[in-house]
Amino acid sequence: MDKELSSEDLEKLPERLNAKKKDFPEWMSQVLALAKIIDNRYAVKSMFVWMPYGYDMMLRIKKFWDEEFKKNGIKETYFPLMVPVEYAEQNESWWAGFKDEGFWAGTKNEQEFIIRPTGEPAMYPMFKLWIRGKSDLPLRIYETVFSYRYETKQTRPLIRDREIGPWYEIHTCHATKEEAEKEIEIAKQMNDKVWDFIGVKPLLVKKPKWECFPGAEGALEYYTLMPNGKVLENGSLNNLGQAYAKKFNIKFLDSDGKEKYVWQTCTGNGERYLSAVISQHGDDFGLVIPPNIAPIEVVIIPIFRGKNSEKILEKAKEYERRLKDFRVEIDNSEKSVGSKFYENELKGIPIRIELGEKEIEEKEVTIFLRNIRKRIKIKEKDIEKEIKKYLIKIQEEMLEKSKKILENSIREAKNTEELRKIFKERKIAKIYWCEEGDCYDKIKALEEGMDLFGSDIKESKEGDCLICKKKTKNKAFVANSY
RNA sequence: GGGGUUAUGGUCUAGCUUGGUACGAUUCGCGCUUAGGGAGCGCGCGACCCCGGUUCAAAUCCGGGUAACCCCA
Repeated sequence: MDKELSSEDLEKLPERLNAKKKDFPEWMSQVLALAKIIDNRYAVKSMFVWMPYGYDMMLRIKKFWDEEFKKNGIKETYFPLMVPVEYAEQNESWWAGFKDEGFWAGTKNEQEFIIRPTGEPAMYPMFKLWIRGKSDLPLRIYETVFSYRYETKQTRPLIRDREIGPWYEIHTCHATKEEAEKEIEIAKQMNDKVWDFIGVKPLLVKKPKWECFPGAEGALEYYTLMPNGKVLENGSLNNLGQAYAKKFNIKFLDSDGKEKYVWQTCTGNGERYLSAVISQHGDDFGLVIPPNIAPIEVVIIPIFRGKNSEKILEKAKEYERRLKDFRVEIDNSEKSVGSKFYENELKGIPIRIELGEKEIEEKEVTIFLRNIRKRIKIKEKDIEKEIKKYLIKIQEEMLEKSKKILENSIREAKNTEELRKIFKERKIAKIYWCEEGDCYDKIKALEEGMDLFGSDIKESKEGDCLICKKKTKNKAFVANSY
């Protein structure tokens, strides 16, 4: 993490990054530092500095979800960072889980607030004030914030942090259960769009009941596959039912004259989107950034020779003007050409234009496509059209690649032997599971680290539970999880 | 929760056994030369985690602290 680009690093870079499959945490740590996504040297454990290059990508993802939520009528808000203990205590099971994992704040002599570990205890007491009658519903808002948890497990940048974010939380309140269910469907559609936008295909599963908030109706959770075969929770869609409404006393007067508790949903995700992009698409040469979120889509490298530098630089500027619809940068620094090549590959810039004497003479443009690491030549006169075409193509190819990664990772297991084998191959096993806790525990006990992390959201043909042989239409996914 | 390892310029390191203020590389800055896959030379900036002890003298030995990393539950 705390390394900069030295020549020794450069020599070993392909080797180090080659560790992507062998030692994914090390690869991730190297690439985050070398490509200047974050700087982890900040002296508070598991809190780091977002560097401009990394934060730019993160904000492009945020901008996309902002627009998506706005289109769907969900309004952006902001709630305070400090949460009074009296708010937090209103939901005792939530409080039991978070009071030890909270950071506390207050005056020098007295700690009186908890720093937001999640949004609920800040938001829901206000919901109680805002909601009186049916006309106040539905309430549909979100905030994009950082949250704070004193994680005791091993922390990893962008995967498990003590300062978590930026992430959004959408919280909604509805008059009926059906409306809340529809809201989950909307949330799912919005999330799927974000995933497409960033070029990653996640796996959406239904969580076992006992892993949802106590009293909730249910939860869906996205998971993404990491190169070491572990799955990472990556965005949850919680149908809270009336569980929280009862704790926070959020009621409305219905048209039948009766007071009723509201039906709530909450969904959220954030920086883990970026960790999925980086880990799935990166390779031995560094990052591969999908054009949609790339801070620079096209880099132009002028290759000078002798006295012709002015002519070439002028041509580079001409290309920059012609490509003004894209995020273009000329790298005119005094580094050697090869060094620039390696650097912009490390940074994952989707397209590089190599511009030298040859290209000018031949009226051709040499472009290098980062995702497949191939050079091709295009006609200079078609440069705008061609660059646009290839950026779209790269974006599509990356999503396609991610879909294949997921497809190739899921294997059916009919018995515990097959399940063990798939687990050891670091793939995701798909099994019949009766949805009972006993069988769940037995499956998790089969191998160290084995986790049944959720069920297929679609029903399957009837089959036998892997453990108890009871008939079921439910299929579950099993893998090592973060 | 239990155990282990480490702490030296921005980064990576040598020195510690045997006490004498720190080797080297790289980054960064300046200059010149270079330029189609990690360029070269010269000059320059820059460090012993913190507190205490032993000693004429501590990066080095001793005690305590702090932090990070790794392994196991």
